[in-house]
Amino acid sequence: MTINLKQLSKLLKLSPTTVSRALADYPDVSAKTRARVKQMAIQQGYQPNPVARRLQKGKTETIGIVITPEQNYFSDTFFIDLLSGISNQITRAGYELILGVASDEEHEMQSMRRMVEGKRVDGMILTLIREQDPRVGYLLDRDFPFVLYGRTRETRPYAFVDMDGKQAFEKACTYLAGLGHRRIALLNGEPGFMFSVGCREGYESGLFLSGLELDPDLIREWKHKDPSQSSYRWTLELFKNDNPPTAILFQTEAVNGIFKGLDELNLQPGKDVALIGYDDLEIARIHRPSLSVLRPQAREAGQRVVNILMEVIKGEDPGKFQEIHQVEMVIRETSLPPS
Amino acid sequence: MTINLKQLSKLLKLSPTTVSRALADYPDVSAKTRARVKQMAIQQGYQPNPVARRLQKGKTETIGIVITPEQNYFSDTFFIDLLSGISNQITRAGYELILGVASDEEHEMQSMRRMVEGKRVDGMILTLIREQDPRVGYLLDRDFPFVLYGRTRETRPYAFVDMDGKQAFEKACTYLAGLGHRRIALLNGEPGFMFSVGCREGYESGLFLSGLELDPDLIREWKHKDPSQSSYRWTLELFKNDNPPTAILFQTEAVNGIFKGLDELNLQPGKDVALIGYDDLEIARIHRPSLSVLRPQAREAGQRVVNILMEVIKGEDPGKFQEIHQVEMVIRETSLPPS
DNA sequence: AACTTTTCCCAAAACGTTTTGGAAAAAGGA
DNA sequence: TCCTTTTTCCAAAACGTTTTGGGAAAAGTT
Repeated sequence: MTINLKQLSKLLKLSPTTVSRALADYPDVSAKTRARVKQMAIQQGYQPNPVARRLQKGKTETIGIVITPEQNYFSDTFFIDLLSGISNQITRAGYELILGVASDEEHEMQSMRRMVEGKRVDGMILTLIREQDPRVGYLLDRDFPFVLYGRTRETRPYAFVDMDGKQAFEKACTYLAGLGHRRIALLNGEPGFMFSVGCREGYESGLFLSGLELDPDLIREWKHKDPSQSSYRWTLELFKNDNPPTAILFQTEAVNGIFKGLDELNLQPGKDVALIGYDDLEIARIHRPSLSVLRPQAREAGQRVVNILMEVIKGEDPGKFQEIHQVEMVIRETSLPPS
Repeated sequence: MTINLKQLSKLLKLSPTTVSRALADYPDVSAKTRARVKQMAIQQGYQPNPVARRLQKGKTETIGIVITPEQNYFSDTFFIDLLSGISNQITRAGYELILGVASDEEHEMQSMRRMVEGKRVDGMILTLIREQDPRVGYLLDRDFPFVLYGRTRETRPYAFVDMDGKQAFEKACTYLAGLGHRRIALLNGEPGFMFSVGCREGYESGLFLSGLELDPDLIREWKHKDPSQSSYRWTLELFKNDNPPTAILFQTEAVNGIFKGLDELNLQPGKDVALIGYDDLEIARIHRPSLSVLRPQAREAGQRVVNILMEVIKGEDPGKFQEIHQVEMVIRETSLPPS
């Protein structure tokens, strides 16, 4: 069925060497035979056996990624968009993406070690980075190529692509303050994850720039998956306050709980309480009133991660590749001045 | 850093052949040297280069899967659970899982062809099967090993693992009828996907077994991603009916829209309208009132898919492997008799 | 014409395994 | 003791590429 190099070269009455070099556009094969070879290769549907080429090249042409169900990875389009950008760019480079699914932090490490120590990949992509992330130290220690989507606390240089969550929340916060809001609440993710840290920093900085006091009563942060927590309950709690918020910043995935809570309190989203979410999920557009959001460009980020990883694999200094992408603010119907 | 077979054999003063065979537990190497070899291998951290072994064995030891973002069916934990079962079982077999992310049906096929024709995988796993699914015919035509999670219209034998969606919906429907419900609605997915077809069949069969008439006014099916459709609107529509439903069957992902619709109509879920969803998503447990659901065992299904695929790759007849898994019904707070 | 350079091609080696087909050494049988 | 069988090991081939290191023929140069 599938033809290999030797058979193809026999068909062309050429050596395998010449055929290989013709297909790889080496200058030491004449234009005429190169054309002849290429035509025959197409006609015969020849594709070099990737396993053989990998052995010879000493590369796996493979990138690894490990995901965990911890975070509702597929619930929103964000992660799948990121993955889509990664996958497409990897394919374009002729590489493969191998996937590990780990049930917890320990298996996450185990899955990565299998890829790295088993010589199964040329590089790793890490997502959902924690403030203290043992994966980063592990890879740095053995000088193995990798790129983070996100950042971590680590003094040695490493490559990353990250969203400027801090700047985004700062922008959203000052925007709301500019509209006249004085009581702005934050419903944040788990502070162990770096993206939550950025959100919090941006929020605090936004308050400061707007001359507002930080009130701990207006902040809720997810703690080690305590199931009793929910954006719904947090919303109810916030408005038990003597001096309740007139605006809330949050991760868009929390939107349903917030809407439900507001509904129960007979508060109209957008009108009585301004809302801005982080991530432009489908629900944000569909909802009435539609949700104002901060919109990170996931696909583009995924593509950048791959391009950078290819450079690092080539031997470029990872420290050169540290990208922080701006996050767009999309004003829809839930970001009005206080009534 | 990493040692290879030749170096290891030199260390042991043995031939590479013997070392290789010792590690593979061939009987023609003495127990003593086998033990010596294994100990040294562990001490030196030797792991056979997977690329080299693949070339020699003529197998990629790799399984492919292609996912598409369009499917909101992949919401929440269900798909990640399936993928988790698949990934773990593949790892246990010493194989890799390579992932393609395609933006639409055409790229889905393209990504699969690259894997198959590029000799990049030994077998494919297909999910989200359509009623007419060109992928199945393609793979059957070239006799390439694959297993479906789901089923399709195809006369030739093929291997699959599927949930008995029909039986599940029949069970839910007769259960509701047994409680006294006479007007049971169905909010269904896109009928082009086989799982929706099963749900519909089960629904109709359940009505029939309970002696109830089928009323087309009580049925809504998603049509080619018309964005104006939503479970929220459908819910409002259903209750404009002169003779509105007292119970609704649906895919759990639609639950938010339904709750919102009911809320707007001042109907209490569970009390005024019974609800049973398909898939035990987190939201179903967390919600108050908690949602009664049909619970497919995604992880187990994923593991079976892989085990079967391994058999098919070995040359077993795919027709022998056709599994339909029962779906458990979990009664929570939203399946009371009509008031 | 004689030498040099350029063009075009190829044989052999290498990548790191596993498998094939013995062969030497040890053990068993008479 | 001599022959047969079993045990234990190994050299060489194979998997399908790409790269290395030429080498012969053609084209320039003087």
